[in-house]
Amino acid sequence: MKIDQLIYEAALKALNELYQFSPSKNQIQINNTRKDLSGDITLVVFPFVSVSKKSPEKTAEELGVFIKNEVEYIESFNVIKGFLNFEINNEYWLVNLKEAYEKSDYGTVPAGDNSKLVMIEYSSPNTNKPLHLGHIRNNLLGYSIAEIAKSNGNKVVKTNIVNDRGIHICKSMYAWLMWGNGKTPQNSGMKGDHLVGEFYVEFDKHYKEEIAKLVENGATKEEAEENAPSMLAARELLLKWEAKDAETVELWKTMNEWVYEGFDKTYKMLGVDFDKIYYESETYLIGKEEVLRGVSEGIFYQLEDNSVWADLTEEGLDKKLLLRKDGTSVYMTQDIGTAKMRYNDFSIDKMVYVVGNEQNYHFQVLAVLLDKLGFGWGKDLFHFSYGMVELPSGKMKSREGTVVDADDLIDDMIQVARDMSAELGKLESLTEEEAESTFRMIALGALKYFILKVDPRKNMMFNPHESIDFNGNTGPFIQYTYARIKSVLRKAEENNIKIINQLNNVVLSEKEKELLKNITLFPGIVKEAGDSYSPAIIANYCYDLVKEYNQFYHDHSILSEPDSDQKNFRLILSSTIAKIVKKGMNLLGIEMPERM
RNA sequence: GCCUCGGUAGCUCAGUUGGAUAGAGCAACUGCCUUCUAAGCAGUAGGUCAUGGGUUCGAAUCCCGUCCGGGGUACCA
Repeated sequence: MKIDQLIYEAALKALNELYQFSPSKNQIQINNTRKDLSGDITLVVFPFVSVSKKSPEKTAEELGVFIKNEVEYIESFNVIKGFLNFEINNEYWLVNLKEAYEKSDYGTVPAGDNSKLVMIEYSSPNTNKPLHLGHIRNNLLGYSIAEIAKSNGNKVVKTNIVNDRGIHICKSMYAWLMWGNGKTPQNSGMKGDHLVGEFYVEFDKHYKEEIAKLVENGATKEEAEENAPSMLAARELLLKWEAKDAETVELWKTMNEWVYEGFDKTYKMLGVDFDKIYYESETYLIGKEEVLRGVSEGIFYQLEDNSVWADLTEEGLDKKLLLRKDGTSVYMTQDIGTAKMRYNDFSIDKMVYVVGNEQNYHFQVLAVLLDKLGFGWGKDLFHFSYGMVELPSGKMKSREGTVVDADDLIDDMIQVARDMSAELGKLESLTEEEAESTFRMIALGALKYFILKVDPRKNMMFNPHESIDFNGNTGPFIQYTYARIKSVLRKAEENNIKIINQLNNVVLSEKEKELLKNITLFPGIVKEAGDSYSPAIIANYCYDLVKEYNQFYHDHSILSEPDSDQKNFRLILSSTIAKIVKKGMNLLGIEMPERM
């Protein structure tokens, strides 16, 4: 059992017997002791002075004597003001180290028959342009919380809803028809998503020119936007598509295929994947049916112009449009359809949507609407909301071309890893193939760690130059320390030094005890699958652990120590730290190179 | 206007259910390659935790006000 739990129970008993007091759970505060004071675990006694009717020091003293008697792992205690500091004996930390060293699934809970099924939606791209930095944050967060949910004993289905229909793709289609000259990924060598994105930009260029011309001839801005020839043509394509016009559907399919091929490459490079992909073109009609059912059951209402609305003023929200006056569906309608389809396909216990925080209101409304429509799971949906990625130059706006393209960014990072490595003379003993694979791991480690280490809820600043830094609190620093530990273990093996799975006569330094303590604090298990902090907590934990290890062991040569229990202990400690760090980083989707 | 999220070192970020003297990295400066791999280590300097009140033994953390910023706010997704 964990030491804080043991102390908690002893404290409960002590308060009961000494002061006839039964505290509530959060009245007993057990923390780690400040690093510069002696002791390991601290019980805060201020909340009990009113029941002990004694000074904080005296109360702490009495509780200390009692609790020390109860818990065998307590070596001693000291009192500073109202803080009761316990020193835990070495045996406890070593028992924990042994467990962490031996157990292959240390820090995780395997899924079993009673596991909950968690569906996690992430990525959810539009098919009219390539992925950019904002999508990268989404994909990394989605993949990471899926991994964390898995390691917490859940069954996980990763899903992606592809926004494959609508006016945006029609714009690219129209531009390709007009100015494409038959250009394809095959004949141009371009990645499919980039090619389609190019025509989306092309459309916008012509559209803006047409608006300018119309305004010059006396139209208002609104009229011009409505009546520009390009826009009219795109709308017509959308109508044709909805009417299942063969030629239009064929073009739509072809261009979407180009995009999917491109996306697949990017997903693969990022190391993310999906168990089930939904397409909006297959779900929006279901949503429409559900909304119309709502109208007939009196849950929603229809105006004279035929538009359909939900009145959510009782829930403290506004009125929400569900179908336009021309009967076409909106974003919300589609999400209702997608939700229904998913729950038909899987017995989902918990639904998590990884979507940006600009849609907080959308998901608040979606939860209420699903509930009103009689879906029991509606109000329990979890919106994993994350902040925007900002650039030093300002906001990313795809139409203004101020986006950081995902593929370009990854390529750049790999090139920097390559250059750095050559400069430092690293990886020269590896084959070219092995080295390339390592560069990829380092580059993606840097990118992923940079994004995941910050609290997902906050907007983050992405400075391309700083992100490529491999020093300090970065992925490569953690990978580097890992690789060094691996190197020690390899050398130990080469020199025929066997690690004995026993820990006797070990003398612990303060630093080593600190490391042991941290091993027991691995945060890989969280209470909620959708815990919005967890990737960042794990990232910062790995950094702290590795930094402490580096600081201590930099000046201590393990291998040149004489064979002894102490050497054996240090090898076990190093090996365990490597194992835990690897596990933590893998939960972030970061691979760990054996050498670098 | 209303709703909502945020403001911590020059910059990027940590900071556990309220706990003891607020922590890292980057940038700047100073040392260290005979060490397990210098993608490293050690050190110096850098703070009115936006601001004013409140709650209490104790507040960066909880409550209220103000200022600044992001996002949303009925026919974009």
